[in-house]
Amino acid sequence: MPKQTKKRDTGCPIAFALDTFGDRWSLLVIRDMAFKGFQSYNQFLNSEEKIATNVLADRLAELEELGIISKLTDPADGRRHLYVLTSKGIALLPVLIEMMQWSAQYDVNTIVKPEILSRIVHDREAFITQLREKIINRQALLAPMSRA
Amino acid sequence: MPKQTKKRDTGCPIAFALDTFGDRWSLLVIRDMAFKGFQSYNQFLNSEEKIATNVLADRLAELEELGIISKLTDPADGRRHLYVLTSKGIALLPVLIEMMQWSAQYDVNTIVKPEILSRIVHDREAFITQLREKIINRQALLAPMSRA
DNA sequence: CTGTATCCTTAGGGATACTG
DNA sequence: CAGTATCCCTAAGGATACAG
Repeated sequence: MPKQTKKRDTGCPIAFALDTFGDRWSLLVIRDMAFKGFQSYNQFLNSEEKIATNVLADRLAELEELGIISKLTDPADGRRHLYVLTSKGIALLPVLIEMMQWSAQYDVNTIVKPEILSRIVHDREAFITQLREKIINRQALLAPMSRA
Repeated sequence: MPKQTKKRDTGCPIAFALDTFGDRWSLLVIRDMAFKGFQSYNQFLNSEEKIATNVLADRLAELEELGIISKLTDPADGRRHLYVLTSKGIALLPVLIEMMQWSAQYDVNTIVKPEILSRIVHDREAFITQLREKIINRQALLAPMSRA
């Protein structure tokens, strides 16, 4: 059961965003879905940063409750689950993109493919639109048939 | 002395961003500087979300060490300090803006002035540029004379 | 006003074992 | 494979007192 972290509940949008996904792991899970196309528990678990299994389970439940992701049953195998981004989750793409750009600019250890960075800088809107459609298409194949 | 939080140090820009300012308070301090024009310890301390004094001191030191803010002595009163955003800090504006837009879209309790939201949506680049210049001008008055 | 210093609590999260 | 369940521990953060 996901905990209710202490919410600040001033009307501030920054504070709300932080209270919603401003923890150490949520955005990484969302990144895995958005950029790597990950959909299964095991994929997240084996992601580069090595999230702990209990933390992952908690974050997935939390994000689902927040309406940022959906949990589906795999149409190819009814025993498996798949996690996909909702439109509310996909709407976080711009936030991720801006973080990427900032880190690419100021951290020497950050690795972003030059052609990606270039598109972010010079063709931001189109890049996001294209990414969004890619995600939607990937999910469209399974979403309609098997909502959990 | 600011603690070194556990850094993940994969080359991922999202992970780096989270490790750098992905805590409960850093972005709120930056928000206070960027949008409210706050520059003094007391202003931050009395901000709406009521940050604890030790946490504030820690975050200010941390952000300074990261090169995101600068600590100056107040030219009007040598005993006082002022905190201002560096270019690296100002470069976080787009991240803040995207968070604002997302929250405005998905949280009913979030309050963003309609004219602000409209500018973000329809005139994003110009809005950010203008905001950036406003911040720089505000700081230009004191920055050159009194680096601590 | 601008911080330090302490004390204390809790929740976030790592490790690991276990289950359907 | 896809999670639960525990145990434990540390660091983040509240409260408050105090100092330059």
